[in-house]
Amino acid sequence: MAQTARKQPPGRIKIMQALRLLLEQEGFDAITTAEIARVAGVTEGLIYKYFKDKRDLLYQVLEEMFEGVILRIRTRMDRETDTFLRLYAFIDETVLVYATQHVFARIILIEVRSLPDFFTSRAYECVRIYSRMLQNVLEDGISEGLIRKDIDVRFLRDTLLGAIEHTCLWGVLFHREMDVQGVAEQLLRFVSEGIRPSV
Amino acid sequence: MAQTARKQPPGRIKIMQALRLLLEQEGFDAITTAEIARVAGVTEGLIYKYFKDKRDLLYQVLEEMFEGVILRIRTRMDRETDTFLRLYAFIDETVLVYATQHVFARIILIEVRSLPDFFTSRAYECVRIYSRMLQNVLEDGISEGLIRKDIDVRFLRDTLLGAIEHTCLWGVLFHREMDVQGVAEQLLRFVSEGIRPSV
Amino acid sequence: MAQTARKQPPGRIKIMQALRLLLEQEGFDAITTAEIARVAGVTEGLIYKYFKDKRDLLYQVLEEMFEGVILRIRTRMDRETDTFLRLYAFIDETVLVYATQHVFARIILIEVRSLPDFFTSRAYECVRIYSRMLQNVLEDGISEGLIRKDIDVRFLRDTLLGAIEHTCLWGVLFHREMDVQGVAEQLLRFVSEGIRPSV
Amino acid sequence: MAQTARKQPPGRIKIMQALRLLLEQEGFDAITTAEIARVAGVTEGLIYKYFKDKRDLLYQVLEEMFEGVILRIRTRMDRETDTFLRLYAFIDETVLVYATQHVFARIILIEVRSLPDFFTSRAYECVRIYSRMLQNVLEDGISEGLIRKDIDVRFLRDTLLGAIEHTCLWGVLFHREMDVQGVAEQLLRFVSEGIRPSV
DNA sequence: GATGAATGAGGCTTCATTCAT
DNA sequence: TATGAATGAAGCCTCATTCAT
Repeated sequence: MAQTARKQPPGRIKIMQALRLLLEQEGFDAITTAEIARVAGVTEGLIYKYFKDKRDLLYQVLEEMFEGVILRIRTRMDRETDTFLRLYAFIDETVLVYATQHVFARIILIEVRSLPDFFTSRAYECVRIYSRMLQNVLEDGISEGLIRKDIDVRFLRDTLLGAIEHTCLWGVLFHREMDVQGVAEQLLRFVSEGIRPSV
Repeated sequence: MAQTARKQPPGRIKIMQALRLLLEQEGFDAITTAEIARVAGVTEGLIYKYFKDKRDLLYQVLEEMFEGVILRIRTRMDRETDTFLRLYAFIDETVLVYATQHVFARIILIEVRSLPDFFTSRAYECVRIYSRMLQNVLEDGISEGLIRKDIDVRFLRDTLLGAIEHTCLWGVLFHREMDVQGVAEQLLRFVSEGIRPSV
Repeated sequence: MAQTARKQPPGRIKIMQALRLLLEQEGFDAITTAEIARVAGVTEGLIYKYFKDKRDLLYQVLEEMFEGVILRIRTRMDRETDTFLRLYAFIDETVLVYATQHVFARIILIEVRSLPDFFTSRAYECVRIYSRMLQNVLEDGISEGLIRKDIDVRFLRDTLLGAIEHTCLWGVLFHREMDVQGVAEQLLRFVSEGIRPSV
Repeated sequence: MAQTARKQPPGRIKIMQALRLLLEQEGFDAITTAEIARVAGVTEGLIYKYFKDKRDLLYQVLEEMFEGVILRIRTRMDRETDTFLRLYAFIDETVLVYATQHVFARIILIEVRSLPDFFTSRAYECVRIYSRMLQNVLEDGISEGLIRKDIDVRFLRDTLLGAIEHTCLWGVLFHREMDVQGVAEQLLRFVSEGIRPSV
């Protein structure tokens, strides 16, 4: 993540900005390299100086976005000490991100799923870091006795992530407004009532 | 709807069948006219004898599918007289269609949304007919006093359609199996408890 | 080989002729698809209607040439009954081909050697047929007692082919004139004196 | 030849070394300037500080190699005083060079032949010097009465060079091992028996 | 002496579409 | 009713080369 800070050539920055901009208007497939170059104000060839191919560019844009998302979530979680509040923070901030950053949401929830090399890209590392953050909270909850021990923590994590994504997908697909707080609270309640150890 | 009955030239039929077949394997964008012609066993040129362009072909295939769907739902509803059972029939049959006819579901829920001229196509007429069927039931419910009057019936209709689609979208996107009856019952309960006039 | 006779679309023919023409002036790598299309008087796209890619086009041109070459050699050989004369005919005609058909010679002796998929192409089949013709003569010679039995016939065949190619390569590379009869006689003498069974 | 001694900037040296290295693995056409710069550990731009273009770089690398070759041959010849032994030394050392220095051999025997400006490059000067060395020996032989006077010395020289190259080309093209001494002796015998004045 | 950013022409290939027969 | 030939615009990508700093 440190390399984001390094100084980058202007052309590279302009290209990534151009793609980000275009992704707000069309799907990745519909965007051409010529369009990217035109919007960036550079030549098409320059794209291939900085990126292996068009998909690599997408992954790097995605990675940059994801780093921001992770930072946001982490910052938000660090303000809480109580494990359940930290869990809520994770969910709420994630939903907020999906609700406000449509481009990011659409890419991560839809576009990359059909790109086979995504799972070997550096952007996918972010997915793993992100998912690890949730797992850590859940493990804390288990060791504190707040969450029942008889469920595999990774199953719990994946179910939770699935529920969040599921709930947000609709808004993402059709640009619907989402009641962020409502969704987050509902999710937490559902989850917490289902996973607390039975007294 | 009438033209389904009309006798159709064999080439036209083969082309539509070919597209239907291919849609089971790939998204519409990924299918080429060459592929369609090859699978249909005709030449590419013939496609343009019967269809304005590639999208027009999709719309006609979709229309045909949709006519079948509407027929199914109508038949099912006609077996019930009680308004709430008719409503349930509508929901249940729709979910069943989404669960079993993946191609139809994917096209109607996802693919056509990005095609600008869809909403002026004849296939879109089917959407309106379908949506009108639901509206009719709801209006019946209102006039029978089963459904509260203080909600706009079109708002009700759209919310309901949205809820159904929302619930099915996930399974469609990632080829997950769906618990049809469970989903339908849940939906009806949610809906009915939320919309019945307060006693 | 029969398919050469089938009627072919004019565009296809023009494209193959264009490549043949261009190969007389430049190496295959230096020839662009745009050039081919321009010379053929068709659009670039048409090339890919008839050929998988640029290399496939080369292989088909080569195949056609090779079929002519094989026919020539076969015809010439069929005029002789004596095995040694048939061997001489093979060598002499091959040298003659290399000496007169520069394009064919350069492709087969040089260009295709660096193309990895050549050996799985149909053009390579011609190489095998051609090489089989020589092997047959040699086997006849062995069974007639004219050629010693203690040398593996395939080794003999490959050595002989290597000698021919070796001897012709120079002329091919630098467009030198070749003393066809001299070369062929020299080769046959060398070969026959080395391979006749010692009395 | 003097510039070999001159002190050269490190970047220039690294670039030439890089190309030499890469030529061991691929043909000149297949090598990109980006590759050269990467292997040299410099930027692409620097190449154009020291070399007019990519071909100029090749010629300078070739020139340097050729100077080494000429030096080797000259040193070897200077050890002999007898004209025929000097001639043998020239042939033997040349064959040895072709057999051991594949890169040099491939460039000089094949690659440069298709580059039109080679014959006006300084590298071509080396060819002339090298060829002059042979001519000198032959002239010595003639004036000593060892070689018949009735053949034009330049024709003799070119035939001889052609024979050597011809004999080595095969090994160079297909990376075959060469029996250096055998080849050299054979060549000398063939030549000497053909060119000695008839007694 | 060297870098780093950027260019631009051109490469091969794909694909929906048209039209004469 | 159907074919078969051909188009042309556009797609992604490569590479030698230039120039300000």
